[in-house]
Amino acid sequence: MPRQADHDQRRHQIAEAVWRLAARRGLEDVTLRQVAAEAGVSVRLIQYYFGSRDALLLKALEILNHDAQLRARARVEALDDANTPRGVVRGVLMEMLPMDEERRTRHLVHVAYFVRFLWDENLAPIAAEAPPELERLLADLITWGQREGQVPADLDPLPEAEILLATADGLQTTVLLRQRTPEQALALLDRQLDRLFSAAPAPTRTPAPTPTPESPEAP
Amino acid sequence: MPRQADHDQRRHQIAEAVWRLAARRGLEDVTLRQVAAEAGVSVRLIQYYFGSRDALLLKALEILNHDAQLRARARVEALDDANTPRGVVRGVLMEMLPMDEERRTRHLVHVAYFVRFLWDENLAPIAAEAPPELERLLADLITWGQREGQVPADLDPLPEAEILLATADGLQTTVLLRQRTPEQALALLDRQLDRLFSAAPAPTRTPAPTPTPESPEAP
DNA sequence: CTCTTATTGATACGATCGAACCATAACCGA
DNA sequence: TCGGTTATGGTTCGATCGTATCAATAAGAG
Repeated sequence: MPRQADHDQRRHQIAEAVWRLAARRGLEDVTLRQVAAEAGVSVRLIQYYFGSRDALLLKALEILNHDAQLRARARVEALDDANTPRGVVRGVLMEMLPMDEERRTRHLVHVAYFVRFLWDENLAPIAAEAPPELERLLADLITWGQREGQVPADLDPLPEAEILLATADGLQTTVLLRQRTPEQALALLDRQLDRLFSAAPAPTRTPAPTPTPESPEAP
Repeated sequence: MPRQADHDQRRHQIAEAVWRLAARRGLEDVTLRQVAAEAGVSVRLIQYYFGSRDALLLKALEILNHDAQLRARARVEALDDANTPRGVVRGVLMEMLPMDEERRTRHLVHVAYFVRFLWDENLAPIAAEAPPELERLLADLITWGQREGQVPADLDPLPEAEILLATADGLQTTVLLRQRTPEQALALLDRQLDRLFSAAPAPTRTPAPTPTPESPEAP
């Protein structure tokens, strides 16, 4: 077999160019020529690796999500308080916020694809899979918090998880529009978490929920 | 002066075509020819009324927002419980949810424009004005609720308003993606409102905040 | 009736799009 | 060394884009 290039690396390089263009100007500017220029390759190479433009958009999104999942998992596991329910919940929600350029680009790409999710049947399943997974994950973490006595036992974990996720998603929008800093959004999320993890942080099982008033926090 | 047409009506007709196309397929499909076909007019007419495509996109969005504000105000004022703080807050938040085709289209248009808000300096101010206004409005309503003794007095109205708005916005996303019905989203919002309006609904001033545990609710 | 002008329609032009085709350089097993 | 597969670049083609130009229509004032 003749000279072999690292296909995955090549594909990744081109996919990154797609992300940058989509985040900067929207899908309208993700043309084969622009992607080629941004990635520093020829148009022909993009066709060689991805085929059509539709396939490129699809693959670039798949690579983005795959990448994001790996990085997110690593970040959550590297948290200082990865052994407390609240710490992990906070870490997961922080992945919804554009805390750095990587996450900002990722979310902008998702916004750029958004309308397409609704009519492109190849893209639809990709958009559909993530949220239910995250809801279940958060619900499990809240249940863990209840077992640890940090979350009031009478709360329903799944709806609470759904609300947390929606709140983080809504905060994300404002951060992307630069109407809030990531830190301000995180402070609001912490306030919401204060309400959820309102029971006494007992080291042993304390099934008696003792509601405490939340502490005010500067936005 | 020769025959006169209703300019505003004409502009509105064309703007509606822009909205439908943007909501259906994204800004990529908002071409002059497509808009002309969708509105049932000629390309020349669009140029006559709006000039360039950029001006069309800008004007169509302005008309959308102007329309939306009128309709939203009318809907909120027509509410059954427009005389209670909670009722008005709920009404305002419902405007964030795609409760009908009109609001669904409106929010989809906003999503389609989203990335453009970040680099088109003509569009940026339009996106920037609405959220702070809504936050102040909701904060005032919460303060009203505190005066009525329905909202715990120790809560900070502005951050609470910000969280409510973010939650509604996040729920909106899932409804647009048809991962939730508007009714399910509204049920989650009501759960959040239960937590905020947790004091006794006293007809007279009851400044003593008595925290009560929230009642579970089916999603 | 007619003339003027607001309003609408059809067409043309240069640019750019996605896609396809052809050519060639790089590489490795034989 | 050589043959053939793999990887890359350059160019062309028809379609469609936004925009500009050229006409035609319709209606009210005189």
